[in-house]
Amino acid sequence: MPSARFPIPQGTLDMLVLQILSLEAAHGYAIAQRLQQVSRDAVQVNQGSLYPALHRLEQKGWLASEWRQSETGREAKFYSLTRAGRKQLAVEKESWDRLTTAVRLIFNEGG
Amino acid sequence: MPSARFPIPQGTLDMLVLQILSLEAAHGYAIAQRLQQVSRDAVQVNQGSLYPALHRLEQKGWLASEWRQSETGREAKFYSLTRAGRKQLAVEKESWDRLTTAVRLIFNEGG
DNA sequence: CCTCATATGTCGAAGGTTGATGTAACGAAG
DNA sequence: CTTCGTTACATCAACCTTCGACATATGAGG
Repeated sequence: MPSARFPIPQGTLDMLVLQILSLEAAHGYAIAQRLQQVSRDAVQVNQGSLYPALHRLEQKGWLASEWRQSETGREAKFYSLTRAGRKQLAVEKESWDRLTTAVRLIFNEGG
Repeated sequence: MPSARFPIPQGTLDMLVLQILSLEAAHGYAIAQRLQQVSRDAVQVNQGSLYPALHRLEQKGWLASEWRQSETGREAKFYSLTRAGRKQLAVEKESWDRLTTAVRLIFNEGG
């Protein structure tokens, strides 16, 4: 069983979406599926979080969108990383690395 | 050059506070110092985040508090982990591990 | 005397996540 | 042909946390 889903800490979703889209353009629904699949159900994205996040990221210029046909033949809004988005992904990944390193230090201190 | 301080994702502070207190009781000011020192300035806790967090954790029964003299001779409120707090720390650490594992998977997928 | 470090606390603003709800089209099953 | 599950987008109020500023008070040292 997918064990308990834990809430995604604020801000983390943006980074994950950018990462997913760094491989190839995708529409919202597919992004959610991939996050869930790749993370083995550890990450489960609410639609109420995902779509606002996509709009947010697009408004900041990190994503571009375009209506195209999805694999199933229906219209879907495909998002792709802009150059600025690629830069932002690097920034957020570095922050993430710093945070996880810091947390590791705190947990290792004092055995 | 403590590099840029990044915001602590929601919920992470609680876990870090519990971890710090799992080693020994401490007052708020000392907790903030330790987080900063051990993380090498990567984690910097605002007072406006820390004190509400301590109250929150105490109200949930994960911390107990007691006024004692600090190392400097002044009165300070010392917090210690309760048994429930120890359990909660384990829960939050497991969530954290699952999250970081998931993020790693997402970043490693597709090179 | 004044300033810095210690030590606790509150407050409004800002921001993101949650869970519910709504829309709509398609395919398959009954 | 009707119903159900899946695809696919979107919005909303409630909730919670973090942030940054501000307030208060004591003690040590210049």
